[in-house]
This record gives sequence, structure tokens and C-alpha cells, in this order.
Amino acid sequence: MSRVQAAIDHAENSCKSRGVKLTNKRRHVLSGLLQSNKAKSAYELADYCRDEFGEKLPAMSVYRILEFLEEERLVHKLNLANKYIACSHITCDHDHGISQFLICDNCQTVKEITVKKSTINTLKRNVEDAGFDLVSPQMELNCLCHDCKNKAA
Amino acid sequence: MSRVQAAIDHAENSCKSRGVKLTNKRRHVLSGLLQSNKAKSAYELADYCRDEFGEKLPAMSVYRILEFLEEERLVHKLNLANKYIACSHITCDHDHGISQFLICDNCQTVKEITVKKSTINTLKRNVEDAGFDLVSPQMELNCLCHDCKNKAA
DNA sequence: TGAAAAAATGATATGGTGTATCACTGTTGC
DNA sequence: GCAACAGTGATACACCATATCATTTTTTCA
Repeated sequence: MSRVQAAIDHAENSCKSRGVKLTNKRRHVLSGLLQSNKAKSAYELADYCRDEFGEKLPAMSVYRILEFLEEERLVHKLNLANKYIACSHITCDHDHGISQFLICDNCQTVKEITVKKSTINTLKRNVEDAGFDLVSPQMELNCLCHDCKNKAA
Repeated sequence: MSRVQAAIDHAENSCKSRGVKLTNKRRHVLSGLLQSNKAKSAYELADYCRDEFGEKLPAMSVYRILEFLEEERLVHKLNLANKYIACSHITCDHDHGISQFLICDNCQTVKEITVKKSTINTLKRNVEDAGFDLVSPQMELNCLCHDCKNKAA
């Protein structure tokens, strides 16, 4: 079974146990995100569904579906790029630490990593010293992946 | 002399010494950013110039001016909010470490802080372990400022 | 079963951010 | 004064996102 199919199956079960429905359209959007490691915009996902499944999905619906998937913790929105990615931990059962997103500026590939709690705490303390509170320690970092770096060199 | 005027004078000198011109329109846009600690969009700045100086500035020009001011290191673009702020170090002569931006999700107030180099380095190492390179360790963090936090409570 | 309620989706319009392009104006330097 | 260039204006357009109302599909339960 493909990695994508495994993730979708897992998402299916997760939805079932939470009493919500993973409809076909939602499945299709999710598979569009799973099918690569790249961040995709809502409009790109609409195109994907049209090309891949012959399903004409208005942008509005894609946004609603993405919102649903976010609530189910199946996808993340990347505010830096205005794009979306599948959560890399869909197939895990355990809870995770806070994710940090590394976004390749060049090819939009995204890697989700977890940094040590102590590093985040240090950062958090810095922020609090300045009189602010972190809403979410989930950071998005503009990066260059090694592929693109090597190509550029 | 007001804080804003002092910063503008300083910017003026900085431009002069770099052989570029701080025109009236550029000065006005900059003063729009200096006049508060809030992040402002290009369009908000156009409105500000219209209201404050009776200067009808097309959005295109504002973007060009912001680009100029960024190159002169007088303003920063916040990619998370798609807004701009004046560099808080305009009036300093020395070079600074990398800034981190704390953005209040509620009122758009921005605070520019510098975190310890060791924290950044740790983070950087984490990123490199994942096969990515940080383009810029300048991070933008979604926060809540204490004012807004207290109001919410 | 079958009608009411709720959930999901479609369609249309609109707003915000940003860029491409071409034209025009003002300044600088010779 | 004129050529070259920097600065600005005007228009059109692309992309991301939401508001709103209509329609379809599914669920619920008498």
C-alpha cells in the first residue's frame, strides 16, 4: 500500500473515531497534499482535483475543506507562503511536540521538524521578557533545501 | 525634537552618506511607519499619506518606496502579516544582531527583539540536521501583547 | 417512510496584497 | 539645452481569501 493510501486510511479512521466525515472531496484535497512534500495553495489544490479526479471544485470549497482538515489536525497552514501541507505525523498515534516548518524558498518543499523543548523554552522566555506571549511556538522558517542549494552553487 | 523627527533626520543622513535620496514621498511613507509601533500594509500607508499630507500615492509607488526603504535598511517587511514596520534601530549607528519580530495577532503591534546568539545557533543546527539551510534567521512570531492579553482576560 | 434539520457544497461577488508594463516627469551632469 | 537616469503615475492583472446566498446531500427521528 502506498504511503499516500496509508495516510488516507489513517485519516479515515481518525475522522471516524472523532465522529466526522472524510468525504470524497476532502479525501481528494488531502491526497493532493500528501502526494508531494511541497506546500500547495488552495487554488493549486483545486487544479489538482480537476486534473486528477475530473472534479471541478470551487476555491471556496477548497478553503472550507482545508479548514476542516486543519481542525482534524491533518493539515497545517503555512502563513508565510499562504499555502498548505499535510501534517507529517498523520500516521502516528502519539502526540507530538510543537512543529517547526522549514520552507524551501525556491521549490516550496516543506520539512516539518521538532526542535528541542529547551530551545523553544529559551525563545519563549526571551519573548516574555519583551512583554509578549507566544500564541503558538510553531514557527515557519525561510530556508533553502540542499537540492536547491546545490543547484544554485 | 520628536522621536519620529529624530529618526527621519537620521535616515536622511544615512541616505545622504549612501548616495541615495530620501524624497518627500519616501519620507512620508517612512513617517507613517515611525508614527506608531504597528505594522502597516502598503495600502494603509497610501491612505496615511493621503490623509496626513494630502498626497495621493498609488499603491504601486508605495511598494516601490517600501522596496527602497528596505534596501536602505530603514524598514522591514513582515511576511507573516504582509505588512511593514520601521526598523527599530534606525537611530543606532552600530550593527545589530539578527532581529526577531513579535507580532501581536490582535492589534498588530510589533516589537523587535534580539535573542541570544546561542539560541539561534541551536536552532540553526537543528535545521541543518534536517538537510535545510536557514535563508535568514530573522523569525516572525505570532504573539499576543500584554495589553491585548489583559483585555481578553 | 418521509418530512424537518443539519451538514456539505456550489455560485457569485468582492476585497486585500502584490506585480507587470508602459508612460510621464523631474533631476543631474555634461 | 539635452541626454541619461531616477522617480513617479496609471492601468491592468494575478493570486489569496472571505462574505453571502442558493442548492444539494445526508441525518435524524417522529
